[in-house]
Amino acid sequence: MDFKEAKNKFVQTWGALGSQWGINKTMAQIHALLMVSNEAISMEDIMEELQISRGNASMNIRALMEWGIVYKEFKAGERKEFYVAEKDLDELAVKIAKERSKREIKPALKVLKEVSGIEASATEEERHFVDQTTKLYDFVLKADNILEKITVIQENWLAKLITKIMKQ
Amino acid sequence: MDFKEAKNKFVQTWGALGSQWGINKTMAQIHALLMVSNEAISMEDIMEELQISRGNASMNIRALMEWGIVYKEFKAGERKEFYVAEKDLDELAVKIAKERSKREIKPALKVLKEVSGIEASATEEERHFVDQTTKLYDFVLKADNILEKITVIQENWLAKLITKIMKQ
DNA sequence: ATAAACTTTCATTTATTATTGAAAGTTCGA
DNA sequence: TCGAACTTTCAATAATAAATGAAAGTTTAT
Repeated sequence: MDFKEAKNKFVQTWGALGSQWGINKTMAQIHALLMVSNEAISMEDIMEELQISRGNASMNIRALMEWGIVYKEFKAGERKEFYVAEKDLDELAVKIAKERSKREIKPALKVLKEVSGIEASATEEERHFVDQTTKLYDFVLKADNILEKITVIQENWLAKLITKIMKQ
Repeated sequence: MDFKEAKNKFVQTWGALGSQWGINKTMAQIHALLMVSNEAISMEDIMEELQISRGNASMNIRALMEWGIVYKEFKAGERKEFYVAEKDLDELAVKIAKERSKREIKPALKVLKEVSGIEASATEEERHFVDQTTKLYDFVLKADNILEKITVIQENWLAKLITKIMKQ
């Protein structure tokens, strides 16, 4: 496998993985492309490399910037904009975790709090509902907290210690 | 909000959340329904409650069973099959984490290993590619290990200690 | 062995989501 | 302040994914 093949395989795989996780394919592919590029790339080049339209490129680059994992860059003497990806993987993980927490988990927690808080304990069925959604609320809250600390967990010395202990 | 409304809201929300995470809506809804039900439910009832077709119900229940988070149950004197969800949330998290690891992360790791292992260091571009995909491989591997231990992290005493320390 | 009760399959249809591309918008240099 | 160079928007279209439902398959009781 030569460089070109490898790069293409990586971009395709990252795109497929993205869709399985609810991120659109093109967005994941653009991100992949920028991740492995050693220099900023123009929209024109992204379109060319991924064979996508201008509109598609524009919208997905914007989405990546909203996630805070792709930045604009300007080159002296060039009018057009260039883009680079956040390359620090810890930083990337933090940003993705934060964004997903904000967009999906927080709203879900809100609903869980609402529905678990209803006044309903007449029947066994109702009691079970309240009990189970309450447990779910606690669980998701805990999971969300861990998500927020994901990088800390990965990086810090204490985590390494735990990993060691857990491997025993 | 009464019980019926609350239940409906929960099922809808869980379904929407599912699609954002790459799980089909109906599958997530069936799971939600079973999660908050205090007794096993027949396919007929699932179809009725969610207003879905027999085929849809059948396929999604099967998928949930393949994930190991829904089980068949038989009732004495009844011919039809009833279904219950895994209600222990820790167990649920472990099963989901394992399944996603197996289906998505492991294949991704395989590709990352492949593409980062190419013989390509002629140009700066190539060196950067190999470097970045190698880092990504290490990172995803670490994340996958953590995913495997997600419940341990949530439950055990050491994690509680860390949480405490990290909150400072 | 048969038929009723139930589940699964899968070709077709429907719904959802992503993509295109042309027009409108913006920015900047002369 | 014009127009070239570039980006964004969004209605229309295409691609993808999910749902339907009828027929085929399976199981069980008699």
